[in-house]
Amino acid sequence: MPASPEFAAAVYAIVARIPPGRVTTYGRIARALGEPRAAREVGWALMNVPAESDLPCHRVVNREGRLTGGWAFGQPEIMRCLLADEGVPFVEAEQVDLERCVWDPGDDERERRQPALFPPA
DNA sequence: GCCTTGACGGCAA
DNA sequence: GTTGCCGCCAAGG
Repeated sequence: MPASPEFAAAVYAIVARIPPGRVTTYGRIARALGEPRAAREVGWALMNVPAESDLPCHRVVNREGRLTGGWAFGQPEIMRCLLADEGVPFVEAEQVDLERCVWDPGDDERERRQPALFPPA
C-alpha cells in the first residue's frame, strides 16, 4: 500500500517486460518512468513485491550490476543462479556484466527487432 | 512530528 | 578517468 501505487505498478510492468538473459538497473526503470531520481523508490517497490509474484526481480540490479537485493530472495546465490541459468554473464560473484546484458525499457522495441540477445562485445 | 535508514543515481571535486 | 559527496522518494523508529 505505497503512496504511489501507479509508480509501483509501472515498475512491476517494466520488470515483467525484462527479457530473459537480460538485466536492467533501477535508474533505467526510474528514468523510463520519467523520474530519474526515483531509483530508490523503484527499489522500494521491488521490496514490496511479494515473493509469490512472478516478477523477475532478480533481473533488476543496481547501476553497478551488483545483486544488492540478493538477500531479498533468501540468499544472494539464489539470484546469482537464476541469472547465470538465463545466460547472464558475471564479471564478479555478485556482479553481472551490465555491458553485455543490460536492457533498457525504452529500447524495448529496439530489442524486439534484435533477436540476438548476446551480441559479441 | 522529526530523524535515520535503504534493493540507488547523478554531479562535483 | 576515478573517487567522493549530496540528493531524492518513501518508510520505519
